[in-house]
Amino acid sequence: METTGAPAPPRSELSAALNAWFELSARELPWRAPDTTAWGVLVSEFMSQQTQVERVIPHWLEWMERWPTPSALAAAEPGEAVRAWKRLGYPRRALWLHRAAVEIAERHGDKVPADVDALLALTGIGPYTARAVAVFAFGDTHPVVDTNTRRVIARAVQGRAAAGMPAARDLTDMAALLPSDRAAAATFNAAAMELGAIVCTARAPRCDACPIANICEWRGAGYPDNAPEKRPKQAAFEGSDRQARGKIMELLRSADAPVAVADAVAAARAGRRPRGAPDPAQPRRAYDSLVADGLLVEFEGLVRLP
DNA sequence: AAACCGGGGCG
DNA sequence: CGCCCAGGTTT
Repeated sequence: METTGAPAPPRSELSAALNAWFELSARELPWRAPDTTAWGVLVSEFMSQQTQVERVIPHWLEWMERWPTPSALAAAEPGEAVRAWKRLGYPRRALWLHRAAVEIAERHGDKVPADVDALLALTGIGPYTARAVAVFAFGDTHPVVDTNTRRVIARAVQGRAAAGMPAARDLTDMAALLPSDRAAAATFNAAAMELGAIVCTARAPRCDACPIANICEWRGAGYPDNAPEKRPKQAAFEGSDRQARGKIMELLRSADAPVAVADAVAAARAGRRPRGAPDPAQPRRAYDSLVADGLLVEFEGLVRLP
């Protein structure tokens, strides 16, 4: 790590300031309540993958009332999980969460495993979610690094405008910042995420409200390299296969009986206004991909949720 | 490493 | 309208 100018403040100063701020300013998310189960934490992490937390809250409350344990969800049809997912997006997550519930019920005695490797073996759980559950549900002391934390580390520690270092580097930097105390480590992981979500935001950081502005390397250096991180430009949603898939899923979620395959394929065309010439193969392609994903089950010319 | 996977909110 | 979001899986 290159260090120029005055020596950086001790790590403990950063974590102490962030944790103190978190205790005062953290959002009161329902899964942060003291009585939340490990299952509740896991569900919140699944729902929060690429979806803003505020939009997750009502879905989480409904989900936990209906399926308070992994075995409760495992006993339901997968399609019911997809239906309850509503418009959260990425419906594969609903399917994967159901599969994870089955795996927990069958292999782990209906108890969410605390071990990172066991968590990684569950469907739909990757490096981030495994660490998040281990830390927030079981008080483990691993670094939890999501997109918010990466940005906070990039700015406060690395003096960069945006995350751009390899993810392993951010993990190492976060590990070096973690307090040794178990509870403080979990709080710090949550605090770094929280800061990135509501203060140290990507678009317009609110440095006037930041508890570590005085020790932020990026601010101290005069906000250099203030350019967005290079990321592959996501294709337009309007007219995309993703939108076509969404239309089909919307039809199937609202249907209380199987629908004709032809109607499902036709749904992909509804309400679409592509800029150029429409792709005549898109509706069928979207439908087939949903079947391949296991989100649709076809039988006798009809189709239904799994 | 890159592509793919929804949908909504915000500047 | 462009960018971003408590990522993960597949190729």
